[in-house]
Amino acid sequence: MLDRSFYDRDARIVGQDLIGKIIVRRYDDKIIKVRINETEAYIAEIDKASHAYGNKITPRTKIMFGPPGFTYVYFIYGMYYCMNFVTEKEGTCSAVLIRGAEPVENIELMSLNRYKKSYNELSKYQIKNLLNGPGKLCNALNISKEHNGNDLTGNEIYVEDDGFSDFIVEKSKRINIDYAEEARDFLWRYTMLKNS
DNA sequence: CCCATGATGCCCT
DNA sequence: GGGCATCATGGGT
Repeated sequence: MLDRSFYDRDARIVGQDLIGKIIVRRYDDKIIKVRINETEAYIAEIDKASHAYGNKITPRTKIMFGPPGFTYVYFIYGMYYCMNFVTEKEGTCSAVLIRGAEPVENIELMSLNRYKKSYNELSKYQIKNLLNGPGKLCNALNISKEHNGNDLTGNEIYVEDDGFSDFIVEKSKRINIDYAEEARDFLWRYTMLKNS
């Protein structure tokens, strides 16, 4: 398991380092593993796309001002949850949004969580769209509001390094933040490019 | 494949 | 009351 010091760094470094790592999700004696392939960094002090732009503390953003290595889970568009990992020391407001992953273990349970259907009943389109978005990922991993503030050094949600490194990390502009003026152009989105 | 649209509720002003 | 770090769907190409 990655320890708290992993998260106690600039969100842009953590965002890149999380690519290729494994999220482990445990509940009800079940286990799910996925490999992260897309992240985005958010740094409140300088980032108009951050929920806490200008270091503004509200009930919702409070968790991001706390110590590193905890989740920030928020509700969006009345329907979906998105999960971030809080980075940097207490008092600094930054986080990494987990935007996408690929299945590693217990794809059957992920399929049931997402579609209420067994994996062998899924269409190609549904398989492709299992984990490729922040809302989809939370749905497949059974993560919602109650997991806001979860300790990533606990046993419900944590990250492992299995040594996989056969890829490079591509940097690009973040998605769906057109309102964020100059922050639109920050290259704070990180995606896995496999060596194939 | 692409694009446009509606769903739906919480947050913050 | 406006807007949102999204997604599924449906129709056109």
